[in-house]
Amino acid sequence: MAGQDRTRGNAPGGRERKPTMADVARHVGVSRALVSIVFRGAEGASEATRQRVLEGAAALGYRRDSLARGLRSNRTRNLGILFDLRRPFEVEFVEHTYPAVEKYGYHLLLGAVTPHRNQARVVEELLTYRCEGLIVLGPEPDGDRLESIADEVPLVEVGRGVTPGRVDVVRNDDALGTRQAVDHLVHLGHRAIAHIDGGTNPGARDRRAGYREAMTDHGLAHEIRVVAGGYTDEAGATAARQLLAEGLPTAVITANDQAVIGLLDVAVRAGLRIPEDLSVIGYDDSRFLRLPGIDLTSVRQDIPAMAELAVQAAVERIELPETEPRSVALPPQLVVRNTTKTPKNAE
Amino acid sequence: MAGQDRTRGNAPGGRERKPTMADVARHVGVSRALVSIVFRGAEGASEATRQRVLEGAAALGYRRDSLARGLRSNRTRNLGILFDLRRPFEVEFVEHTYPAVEKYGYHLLLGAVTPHRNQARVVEELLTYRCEGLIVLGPEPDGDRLESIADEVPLVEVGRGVTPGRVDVVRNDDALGTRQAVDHLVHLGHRAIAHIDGGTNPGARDRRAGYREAMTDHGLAHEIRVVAGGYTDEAGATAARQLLAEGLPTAVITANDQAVIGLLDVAVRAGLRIPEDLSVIGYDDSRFLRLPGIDLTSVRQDIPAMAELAVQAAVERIELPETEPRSVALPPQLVVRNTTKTPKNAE
DNA sequence: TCGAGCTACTAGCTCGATCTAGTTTTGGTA
DNA sequence: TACCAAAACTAGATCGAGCTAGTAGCTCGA
Repeated sequence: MAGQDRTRGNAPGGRERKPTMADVARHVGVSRALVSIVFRGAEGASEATRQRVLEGAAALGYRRDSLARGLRSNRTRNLGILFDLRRPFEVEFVEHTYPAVEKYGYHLLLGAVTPHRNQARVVEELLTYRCEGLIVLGPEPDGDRLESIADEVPLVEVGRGVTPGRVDVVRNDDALGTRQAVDHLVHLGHRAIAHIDGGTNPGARDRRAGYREAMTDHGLAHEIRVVAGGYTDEAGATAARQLLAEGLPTAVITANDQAVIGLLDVAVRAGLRIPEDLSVIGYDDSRFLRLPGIDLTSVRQDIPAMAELAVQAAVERIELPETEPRSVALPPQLVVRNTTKTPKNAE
Repeated sequence: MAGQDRTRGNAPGGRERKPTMADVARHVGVSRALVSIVFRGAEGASEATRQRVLEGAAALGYRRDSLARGLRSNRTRNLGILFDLRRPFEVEFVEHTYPAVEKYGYHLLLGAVTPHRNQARVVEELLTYRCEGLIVLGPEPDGDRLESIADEVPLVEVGRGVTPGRVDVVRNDDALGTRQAVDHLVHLGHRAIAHIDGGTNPGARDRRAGYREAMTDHGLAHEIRVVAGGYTDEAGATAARQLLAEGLPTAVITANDQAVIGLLDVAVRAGLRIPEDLSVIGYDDSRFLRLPGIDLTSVRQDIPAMAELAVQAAVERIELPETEPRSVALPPQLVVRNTTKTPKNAE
């Protein structure tokens, strides 16, 4: 028995060579093709053989090779998602993307944008893994041209649309969000309502516009006050310092929750009480963002619904390339907690 | 010229079939093998041809197929990392893992553990992508047996070692961390120092032990007070309520920063001032965790160094399977800010 | 007894890049 | 000019699973 020598290349790390379908087939006594049939769940195998194959595979510790599979079938069923690990909103979005992706029988590949890996770089990486579709959270408009990518693979932009053409866009109605915030504050009796904006961040332009329009509609055009901000606590802090220096409003709407941290940091150190001295409304209602002693009033985006829509759009575009891309904007909802209150000066 | 019909299978999503090395070779007028040589950076191609090939590839929009590559070479150079998207420490760790991984010429595949995807599931997924090594942040000890995985692929556990045998472990010296915290507080004059522990979370046992030992060494064995906690703000809040009900210490050391949020939440609502009424020390010094009006004293782990060591261990075990696994514990460092102060009752 | 119509199964080409074992070209030297 | 080694390049097998086209064996009806 000149033992069939299995001592092959055995690349680094290959402890014992992984078993293949051929190994399973030999072990069970059937053809390779049949093993393939069983693992694909295709028809053409009797129930008895199916069981024997599965048992044999389990005994050998066989695992289907996704590389070979993807190569031959020319499908990976991979969906890539680009996001920033530091943004609570995006992280929450990613978590809710998993169930949607599974529902359609795809796999989710995470592409993390970090200070050292920009969007273009991450896209390139995900395409190397042959993702069949990409979901981009908070796409960056300048420089990184996603247009050329959209030719290669279906693209879904979340938060805002930056790429003209064949791209799906899933976002929330940002203008409506800040409008709700203004409505609520005006209803409480506020007039001096400032907005710490989000600069060029995703959704920020519309949030700014919604604020402006709502103020105007309430006859408070002369009270409009937009302070340059951003989506970080530093930006919120800087804007807060500016407000303190130039004179406080009775209420502030920030462009996102993260900026609230900086705002509160400055406010607390300045001896202000929230909401007695200042009402505050954030945006995103981040679940992971807890502020000690404070329950933040914030505008909530329907993340699970958005995730589902984004995946659905990508899958649809993958499987029916001819259909037209859509753009949807879900209505957000103001969640009132206790950082908003009738202002002191109101009688 | 019966136009060579390129209208192949064109799976769903395949807009225009992706160009292959054969296409590039034909376009440039060389053999497939040579194109391969150029893209691998192997020697055996003249500088002139190398340029022509690269230009031709760029013109066609050619991208190397990682599936075919991995299949044939039996190497993917993928490293998988398991982590929890919600844990700031682990997220920060992941960010620092990228540069290390690149340095060794590998790719990082993120495996996110979420409430709906447990560790075992994520491991399975990463192995499907043929990761050659796995880095597990905060490995779960019970149930999910990683032992069997360690036979298939090199395993590095970060935070604590839970799997006996051929596994590398990279962690910080947790006992030393809480010891430093106790030392600092005792030095300030505290005696009634409580510890809100981390339950069964990674590192929590050693942090608890370090606290106990340090207290004993300072002759404060009778002051030892460990309250059941966890790594979440809820756990911190619950423990804080218990402390309030049973009588406050003058200082509290939590098992991680996240728990501090809950602790402060309860403390602030109870009208306590920090650090005047209560000194607080956290663990991890999370960069992304900012508390308004508060600069938290915390124990910092050297994340970049740990990430580098983890990757190095994985790569070493992949490329030199025979070397013995190691276990290292880096010294943490207490970062003193302003949540600690001499207690009021001290003269 | 034949063959039609099944089900259960198999042979062997294929996906795209890698890699071994060659072959041709080049350039330098006797 | 002849020769040789090195450099530049190529043919073709190969990785593991998927898939098409086909065969073997069975049942059933006429």
